[in-house]
Amino acid sequence: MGEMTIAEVSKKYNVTPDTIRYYEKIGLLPTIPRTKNGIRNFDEQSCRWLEFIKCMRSAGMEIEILMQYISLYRKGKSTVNERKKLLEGQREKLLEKQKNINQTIERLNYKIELYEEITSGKRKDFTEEIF
Amino acid sequence: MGEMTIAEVSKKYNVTPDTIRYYEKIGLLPTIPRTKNGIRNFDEQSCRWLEFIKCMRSAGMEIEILMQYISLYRKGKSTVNERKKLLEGQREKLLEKQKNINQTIERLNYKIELYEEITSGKRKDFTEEIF
DNA sequence: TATTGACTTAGAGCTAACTCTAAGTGATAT
DNA sequence: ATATCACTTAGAGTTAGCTCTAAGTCAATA
Repeated sequence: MGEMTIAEVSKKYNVTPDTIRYYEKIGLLPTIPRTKNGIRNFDEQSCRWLEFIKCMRSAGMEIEILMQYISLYRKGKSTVNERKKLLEGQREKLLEKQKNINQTIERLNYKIELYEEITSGKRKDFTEEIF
Repeated sequence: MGEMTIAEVSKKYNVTPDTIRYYEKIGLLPTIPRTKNGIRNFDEQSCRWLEFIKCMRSAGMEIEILMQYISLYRKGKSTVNERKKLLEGQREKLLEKQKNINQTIERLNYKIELYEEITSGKRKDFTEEIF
């Protein structure tokens, strides 16, 4: 194991080959090993990075930020503290996002409940004030 | 009350005038009342819509979907059930998003904790496997 | 040997959601 | 009266993050 083509990695992590190549091109992935014919030959490390990026992206973290993080990682151990600060900043952002989503879900719950009462006939005072 | 200029509404809901005009242009807001000079004169209802849209957008709900919802609303009471279904579908999407964000926050917590242990000297086995 | 099919590249094109520009109007302050 | 200032419009421009196209290489199969 630890030798995969772009198609296999694409399938495994559900990220299109185009997106993977795009990530590599902009420096979001460390240099991926190649076969003698120049074909990408993903190792363990490359896969782990991709999986990490996928997870962060799924929460909406910006590519720009991930690039900064990888840039720090490339500079080695001296950047550990900066990396930690970067992640803390991003965690703050996600907590904010989490709050917004939770609020919006609550609001949807309320509205759906209202509509439920209307359609079930439980609530008769329906006016178009309710939207 | 119930008579506000675009500048006041913009300030109150923290949405730029440009964005508000854009929303109106694409039909995302009901027709906003105007003064005799053609200047927008926001009433209660317009404000409530804007606030609703802002809340939904803050959770990432697509404008296209919000337009569908408003289109149903405009058709009147007969669309109540469709509106409910639309909102239920969107709630599903938000629950998925919520899951992703929660997972990512957990992962960040773990990584930040790890970095904390490294910088505090508690953890000596630091290798660049940890990224 | 010819074709198939997965891979390669550079670079153009796309979508969502704004954001800005330029030119104009009309009420108010000096 | 003149200048200022918030408002108006249509439409162009921007940004992030892909996504697609065209042209080409190479190994394996019919």
